[in-house]
Amino acid sequence: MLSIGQVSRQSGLSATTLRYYEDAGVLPAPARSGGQRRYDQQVFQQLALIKLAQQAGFTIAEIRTLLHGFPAHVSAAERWRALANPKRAAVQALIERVLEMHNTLEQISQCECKTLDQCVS
Amino acid sequence: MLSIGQVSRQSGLSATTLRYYEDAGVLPAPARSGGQRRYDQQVFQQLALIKLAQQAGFTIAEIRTLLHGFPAHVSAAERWRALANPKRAAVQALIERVLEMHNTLEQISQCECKTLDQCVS
DNA sequence: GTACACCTTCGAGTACACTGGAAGTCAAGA
DNA sequence: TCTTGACTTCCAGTGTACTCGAAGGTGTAC
Repeated sequence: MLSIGQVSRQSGLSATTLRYYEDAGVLPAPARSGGQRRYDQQVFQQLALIKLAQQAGFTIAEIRTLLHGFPAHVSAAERWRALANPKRAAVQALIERVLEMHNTLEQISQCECKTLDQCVS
Repeated sequence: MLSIGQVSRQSGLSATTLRYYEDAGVLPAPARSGGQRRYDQQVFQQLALIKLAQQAGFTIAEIRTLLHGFPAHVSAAERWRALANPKRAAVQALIERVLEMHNTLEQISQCECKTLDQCVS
């Protein structure tokens, strides 16, 4: 059984973050010994799942839905797809937004104006 | 001379936002008549500049620097480039991050796992 | 027994760009 | 005179994922 400090060192996440995940309902509350948290090895799998979902752009609230927002019989595959479909559109919009930033930035870098007012007129 | 409400309607920005821009130092404080703001047509140019900079990914604080953070003799072109160069790296990182989201999302959508634990092991 | 590392909870703070509400001012029209 | 609408300032709140500090409890080695 691991203390929060040991999990923190092995996972690279701060102890505060682990407590936050628990509060936020994305990391199950572990056993306690004398008031202190005791984790088993499974915690690393749970953290890996959180990380994967975050990499895909899901918020903590969405990860909570993924874990607890479906009837028990719904499979992981179905859960993922239910959340991934709307998220795909959001990410697509984000991609366009970021590419626009990139283009605007290039355009701006080629500015030869003396004063800022001239740039927009 | 235009009231804040008129500028709001013509620009599509809320009056609150215009006051916020003024507080934040990116929109010059206009003349006053009986305590109320009176803008001239130039305000639309100034707002267009703010919008352009925001499109490029600059924060309000960076726009303030763009406007007031350089000695007066520094040209617009030099100002843009001074800010654009570091921002380009940030936007590049953002692009990579968003593309990673896209890829992870695709990967996740093809998951066939029954339980979430299986997805990461 | 005492020193020390490690743990606990709770509440507040961070960055960002607004947004909303309360309470008051002001001028024009019925 | 009264109402209406637009304006003013100031302060607090929004969402997101943490992060920090204070004050106190726990556990083990010496």
